[in-house]
Amino acid sequence: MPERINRRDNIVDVAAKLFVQNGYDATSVRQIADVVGVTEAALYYHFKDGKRELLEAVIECQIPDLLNIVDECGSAETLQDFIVQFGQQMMALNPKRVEKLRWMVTEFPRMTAEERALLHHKQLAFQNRVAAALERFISDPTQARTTAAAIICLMYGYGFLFVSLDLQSVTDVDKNDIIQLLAQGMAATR
Amino acid sequence: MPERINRRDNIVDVAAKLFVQNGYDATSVRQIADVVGVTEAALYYHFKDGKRELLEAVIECQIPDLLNIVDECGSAETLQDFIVQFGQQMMALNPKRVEKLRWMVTEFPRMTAEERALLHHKQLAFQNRVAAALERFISDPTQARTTAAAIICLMYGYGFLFVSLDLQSVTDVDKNDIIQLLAQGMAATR
DNA sequence: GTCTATAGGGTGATAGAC
DNA sequence: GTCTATCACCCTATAGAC
Repeated sequence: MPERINRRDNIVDVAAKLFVQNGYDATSVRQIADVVGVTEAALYYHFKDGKRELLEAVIECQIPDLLNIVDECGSAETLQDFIVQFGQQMMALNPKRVEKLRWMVTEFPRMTAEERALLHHKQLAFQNRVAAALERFISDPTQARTTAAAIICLMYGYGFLFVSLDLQSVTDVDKNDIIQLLAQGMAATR
Repeated sequence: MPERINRRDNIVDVAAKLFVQNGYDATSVRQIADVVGVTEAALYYHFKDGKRELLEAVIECQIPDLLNIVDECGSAETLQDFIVQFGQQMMALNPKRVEKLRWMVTEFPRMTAEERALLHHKQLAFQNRVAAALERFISDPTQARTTAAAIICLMYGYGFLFVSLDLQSVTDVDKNDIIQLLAQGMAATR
């Protein structure tokens, strides 16, 4: 195996950055090659199926993995505490992560069935992990799953509306207040 | 004024459909002209500034107006009832509406400052209307605003995750359960 | 592995006739 | 208002030399 396996990863990294920043259609193979510092022909050597294969590679490495966020909330001793910690972790997500999520939404219609399945699988795993963590506080598994879904929806909705659409720059609603409200509410239905 | 003011609207309608379906970059002026049934030159007569002006027109008419949803919940007599009704209205939104929202997220980075301001203005108006409706049940205005933001985030998050990303096809979490849970929780913090 | 060169086609946009 | 004709440019992709 060649010493420069890095070149392929290098290309994917650059492509990912440009795809997320400008969109798949607005990014040309030429542009990617220029940033990488090679010619288009070299790029087609690494990705025989061209731009589409490049997109596949980017999609696979761009699907966000949030599982570790759940683990960071292990110290919580009450449901309310857990939701506050979890919510703060989610809302403190690296802006890059939010960008990735936004991009997954924009490119979803272009994905193949397998790519969609991969995305669904990762998202379900995340949801299940959150539900499992909630079972420390919520005995009914179905209710734990519903609660997990509700929390995740709220967090993602906040990300899309307030971060991706930058609503946070024009409203005075405090994100910590939203988390507190949710935590109190979910804890109160127990 | 000419009898065919319709032609301009006609073009915007077609452009909107294609932009939402395939994205701005993946839609060519030629394609729009073909569907409308005119030539590109005719199109440039109506939109002197070309494709970008077309996008402006589409953005303006595509920003969703959800204000009437709030009015439909006037019969609710408790906070819990209101949230259930509101949530069901939101989740029953025409799939076309969800598509529009998805599209706004995808094209946001391409928007000018004025276009973003227009979007923010409409979204804030919606949020304020919901908060105002909530003041029937929540006396503290700040808490009403926070509650409104939380509900809206959850609904939008559901739309993006479960509808736009089609997570609803692979999970058994019931959307009515989510609404019920939220309604109980928000009502319990009173 | 990377290059040069080029094919073949789509793109946004405009000039000028009707 | 709408057309035909045309422009200059950019795109994806490939062949073949090094």
